[in-house]
Amino acid sequence: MEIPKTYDPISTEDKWYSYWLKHKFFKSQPDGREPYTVVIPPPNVTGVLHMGHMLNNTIQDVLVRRARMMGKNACWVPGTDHASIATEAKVVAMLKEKGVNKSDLSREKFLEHAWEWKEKYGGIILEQLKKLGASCDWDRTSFTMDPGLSEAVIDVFIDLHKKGHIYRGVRMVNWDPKGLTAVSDEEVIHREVNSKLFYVRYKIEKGNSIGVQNGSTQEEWITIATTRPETILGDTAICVHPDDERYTNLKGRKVIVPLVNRSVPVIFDDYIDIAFGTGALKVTPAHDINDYRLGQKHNLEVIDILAPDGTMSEAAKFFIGEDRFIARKKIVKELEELGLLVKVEEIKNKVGYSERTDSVIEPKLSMQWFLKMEELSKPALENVLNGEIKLIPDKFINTYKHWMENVHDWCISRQLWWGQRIPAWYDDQGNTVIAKTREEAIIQFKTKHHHCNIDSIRQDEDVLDTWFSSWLWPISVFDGFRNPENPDIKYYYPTNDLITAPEILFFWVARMIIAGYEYRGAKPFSHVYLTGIVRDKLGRKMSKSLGNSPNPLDLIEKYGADGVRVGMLLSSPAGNDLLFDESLCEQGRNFSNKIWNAFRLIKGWKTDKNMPQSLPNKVATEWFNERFNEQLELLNNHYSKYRMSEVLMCQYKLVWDDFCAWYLEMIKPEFVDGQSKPIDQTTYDSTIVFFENILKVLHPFMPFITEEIWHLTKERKEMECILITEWPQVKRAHNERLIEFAEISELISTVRNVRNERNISPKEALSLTIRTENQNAINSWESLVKKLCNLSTIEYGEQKSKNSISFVVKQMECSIPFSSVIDVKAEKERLNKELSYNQGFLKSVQSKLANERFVANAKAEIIQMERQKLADAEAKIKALEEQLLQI
RNA sequence: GGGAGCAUAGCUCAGCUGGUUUAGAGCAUCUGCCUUACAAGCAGAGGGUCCUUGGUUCGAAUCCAUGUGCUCCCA
Repeated sequence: MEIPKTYDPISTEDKWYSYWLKHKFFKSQPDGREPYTVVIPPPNVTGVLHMGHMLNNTIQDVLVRRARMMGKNACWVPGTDHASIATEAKVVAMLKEKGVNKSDLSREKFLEHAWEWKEKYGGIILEQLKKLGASCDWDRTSFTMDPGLSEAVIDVFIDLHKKGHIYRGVRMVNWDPKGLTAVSDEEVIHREVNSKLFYVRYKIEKGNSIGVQNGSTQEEWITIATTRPETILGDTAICVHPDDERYTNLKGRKVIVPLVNRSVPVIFDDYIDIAFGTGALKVTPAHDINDYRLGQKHNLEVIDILAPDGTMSEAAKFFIGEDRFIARKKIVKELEELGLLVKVEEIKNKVGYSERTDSVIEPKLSMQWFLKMEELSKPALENVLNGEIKLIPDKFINTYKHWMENVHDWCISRQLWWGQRIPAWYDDQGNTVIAKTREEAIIQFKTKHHHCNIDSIRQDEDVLDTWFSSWLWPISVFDGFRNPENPDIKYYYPTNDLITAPEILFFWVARMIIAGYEYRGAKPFSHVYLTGIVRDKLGRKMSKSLGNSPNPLDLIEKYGADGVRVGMLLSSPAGNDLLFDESLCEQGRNFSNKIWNAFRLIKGWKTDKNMPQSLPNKVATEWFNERFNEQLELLNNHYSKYRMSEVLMCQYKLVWDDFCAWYLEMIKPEFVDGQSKPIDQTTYDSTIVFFENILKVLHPFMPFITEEIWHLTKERKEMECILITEWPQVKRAHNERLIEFAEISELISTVRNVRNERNISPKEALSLTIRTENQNAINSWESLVKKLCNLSTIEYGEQKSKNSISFVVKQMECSIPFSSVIDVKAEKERLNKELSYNQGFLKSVQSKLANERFVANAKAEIIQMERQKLADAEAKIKALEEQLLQI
């Protein structure tokens, strides 16, 4: 059988993924085993796979696959959320292309189109996850608007309302003029932008105060500064600081708002920052949260000059129907013409943008539904602080604490159709009831409000925030609301690990914890692993508009899913951003190829059952066995701390350096007369076991190639797949091989270096003389040293030839004789350099030991170690000096 | 404006309870090799003021303080 020289992922990946699916290996049902549960952070149903998903889902798959191999009943629940704003925007755009306006459609008709769209395009992302190798239980795929999950949302709303946590009221909300809906505080992204600060003067009304100064003929003005001059049309006061001496004469005075010529009062409040602008603030209670508070405090009129779509409303009186940014330009021009524009400054300020539509958010007063957070969030805070739920890395605890302690009420209504419709019902008398169905609402109206007119009953037009679905996810995917005692929820909840991005710590994670304690009395998960943000190598966040994000599917095609998975995790410490570079995937692909070639080598060997195992092969297998177990222990430990890149790096070095570069080279049969000699059966069998163990350990990171090779090494039964094999047990033999190897490998490297520095061909055999007091330790490795350094002989004792290169490795004084004349001067230089390094080192140790306070205070084993260092250094110096004399 | 975090090799990062030789890894770089598994490879090498300045300590990359520079979160 001819095995290709390079590994070809394309031909294996689809094959194995469908094989796994066919045999239902990802499927999970409650049973007697310990569960290991992960719910996917549901991607947006309109979304396509991006690099953030790749990182996030690779980590999930690694954890899930390992748990499965550890004998746990692993269940990874996939799904999507309905993303009301994004999806509705997509559907509206699609309809527009067909020449249909949303406003021309009934709610029912629109939803029909939306569902149709969802069935057709929604969930592409889940198909893409399969390419990555995600081992989700696809039979459990959920969608936040599935009937069961939707019912849970409505029930929760009704329940929270009943408990008094939900209220309706007019508040200043974040209005998205493009999405035509309110959004929550968390959906507003504040960005620093270059803005203009306009200084505008308002005329002060004459003579309505006792303290009029400067006579009555002179005009008086007050100058304010604003970044949003169009809101001048909604001004209902000017506010200054009571201590500001510039304005004390304005007590009781009124000013004229430009253009609209409205007379408004000057109010005094210490909220004002005297140093900012002119120290005088125009107050627009309808369009700024702080102005709104001032308005309430000082009883100001509220004039809403903006229509929902961000154009100027009737109330503005000017520029009606024009977009707010056009209106801004026009009003500036007009103010300038009227001589009211004093100056314009360039400034940087923060502007809020909509998370979903990227339009500039307008603070706007409107009637919305809110969830009170203060009471509900208490257990959620407590159980993160006391470690019941662990955040990884734990630096996020601070951020979490800060948010939870300053939590605002959550605006949960959205002025959209795509989502769960709020179960609130109104009659024409202004009465409200909360009910699941119209029938129930009618009953409630009849009992509570006898006089109501049943025909007038209308359901609230708005839907609930998508996060009001997602926060129930770990419970609702197991139907834990409608059937709180069902076997699934009892078995899988609380889930184990949640892997997500820090950006949604508040949006989602905190709220899931809240819901978990409110509805199950228990945490939704034990660990929250927060990934970093994937950036390009210049540190810029990957985004569509920058075009700096590679297409994950192209990467998979180019480097294989395994290669990309390795690339993603090579440098990805929890919570730290990942500077992604395609070369990481290349490294991943090269790693696949390395494994592949190790397989090719082993596969090509012929065994001889009658051949006894040689000593070097015995030593090599003993060493590698010990090495593997040492590293297995180490990487298990990394796993327990969720140090994914360290797990990977540990495996990478285990395979590449220990297994391929050292072990296989040690046992590789000689090649004579165009063919390889056979290998003894014992060594071969051990090697297969080692290789299988390596494949197992690699499987969570590289599921495809490991499955492929697993089936090529041996004839396997149909269900005998690597993904359900047992994770190797640590079995340390506690022999001396690792310690011996540390010395031997250094010896080998040094000999190779001697060869390399002098340009001696690897084909030319050398001989080596070693003087050591511990010859026994080397004895068993002797043949291996000869093999790996290409030595003809190793002799013990004094060096015989003057014409030789000398060096010291640990306690071994070595020399290699040469037939040609060596460069004495260069050799002396080299030895002197090493000598002076060791002398310097010796000095530092000596001064430490000479320090009485060190000897008095340091722990015994530390002092012992220093003494050892001293002895080692002294011996080495002595040997080097002798060698120098001999040259 | 309030809060948090980070700073170690050219790059990305380890360095956990202060002591494991005068600091490690991977990548990149350099040198020599197409050596019958792998050039997507092999062998080897070079590369550091552990951000600054103080302090604690017998001993500091590690603990504390100050400054500087970046990043993030909240308003």
